[in-house]
Amino acid sequence: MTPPKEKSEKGLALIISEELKHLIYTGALKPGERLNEAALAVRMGTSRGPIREAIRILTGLGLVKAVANRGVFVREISVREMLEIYELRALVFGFAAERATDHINEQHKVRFELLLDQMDQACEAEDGGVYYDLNLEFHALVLTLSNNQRAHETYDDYVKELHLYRRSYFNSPGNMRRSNIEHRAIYEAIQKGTKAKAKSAAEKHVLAGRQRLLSRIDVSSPLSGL
Amino acid sequence: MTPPKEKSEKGLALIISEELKHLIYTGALKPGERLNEAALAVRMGTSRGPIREAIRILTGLGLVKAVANRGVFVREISVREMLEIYELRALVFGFAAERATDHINEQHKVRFELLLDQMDQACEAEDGGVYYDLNLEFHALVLTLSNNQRAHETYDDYVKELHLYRRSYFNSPGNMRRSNIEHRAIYEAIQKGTKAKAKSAAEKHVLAGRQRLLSRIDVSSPLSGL
DNA sequence: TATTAATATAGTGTTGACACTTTGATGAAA
DNA sequence: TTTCATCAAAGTGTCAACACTATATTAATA
Repeated sequence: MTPPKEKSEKGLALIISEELKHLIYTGALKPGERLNEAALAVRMGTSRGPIREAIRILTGLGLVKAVANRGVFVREISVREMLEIYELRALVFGFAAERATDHINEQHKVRFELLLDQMDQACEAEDGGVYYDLNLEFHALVLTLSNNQRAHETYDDYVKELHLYRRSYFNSPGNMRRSNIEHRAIYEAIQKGTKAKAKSAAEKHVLAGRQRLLSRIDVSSPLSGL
Repeated sequence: MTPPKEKSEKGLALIISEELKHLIYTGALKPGERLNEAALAVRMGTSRGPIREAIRILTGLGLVKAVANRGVFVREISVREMLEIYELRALVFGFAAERATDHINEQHKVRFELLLDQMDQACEAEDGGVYYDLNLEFHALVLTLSNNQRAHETYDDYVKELHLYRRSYFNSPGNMRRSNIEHRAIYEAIQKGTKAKAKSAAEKHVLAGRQRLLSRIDVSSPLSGL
């Protein structure tokens, strides 16, 4: 009856919800698509009960929208929401970069410099996949150095949520180069301990990323949902 | 089969989850306490199925922590988490105050000034309950003027989450007065359009609130969970 | 008495059945 | 042909029964 001390075994619903998350983030379940309980049940090898519970977890996470008697649908993000989230993401990243100046050490600097060099190489090779992963690591390192775990989680949530916007992770070689120049500016500021510069460079980096995404939308899409 | 256009009826699980939220935020269910499915089922007049689903929603929201085969427990927040959330709350409030300078109009100014006067009166009357509500409205107005809906939601979530920390909403008359002086500084900056000042005043206000809470803890509690 | 094993109990986990709602298909009337 | 009612199909909503696990209680043993 007492609250649990340490261990926390995962229940079936939790496990299934992670599966579903994966299906959504990888695009196997697309925004707007309905989740069929019975179909998922046979796929996961259980009955509908645990499936429904897993889906409710996703509802709480905001990944999915439930409509009574009609089912649950993978969340669709409007342009407005996308823009709002980018603003908050910029805010948190700026916060993290500023705080990172207080916690960076020599070991971290080595790691940063290695990452930046590897990203340059990925630019040369025009390998968007590798760049994407290294980029994630770079950002994660900054967030870790913020020493605010919650900020880190929030940032990751924003990134994931933005994936719901469209299936468009394409990075042109030009964008990758521009992006990594910004990374270097952020790192230099953190490394030197110039807080204000670190903060503004980090904010600008995210906002520039937003702009790169927006420029691709303006010409193609009819601005759905704004 | 198509995604829903407009209306979105609430399912039973959703309704129950709101009930449970209320029970938690009002303290009827205290942090660390276990949620008994059967008991809740009779209380809500349904079977355990919907109750379990409602609880899963709370799991997704992070309000509750599930342990396999043992049950779910109302989340307990550590001092560290509390401090981290306060930092983010300060960040978002600063952001909102800065943005508010772009969207405030005469009507809003009237509303602000009325709120500030009413809070002064509540200070005089030493009425913490009234001050608490007015204070909420003041903050909500700033967040609305940020014109970033997501930021508003995030801020509200932070406030609710901090309620999970301890049952201690007590505001001494001195604290209330200090707090409202800060409110005036924030409003003046927003009204004048001095963005940097609005931002820093708003951040400081939240951080000062954190300090007021901390000073009450240091002397009494054994810093549990840090 | 202290310790450990056996057992009872209270609770969570899972399932299949059935009720209800929505939606799409079929067919009759204008 | 179009419109509207009727009906079938598919899917979600709810429930009660049963299986399983953890905890508390009791009994047995040293």
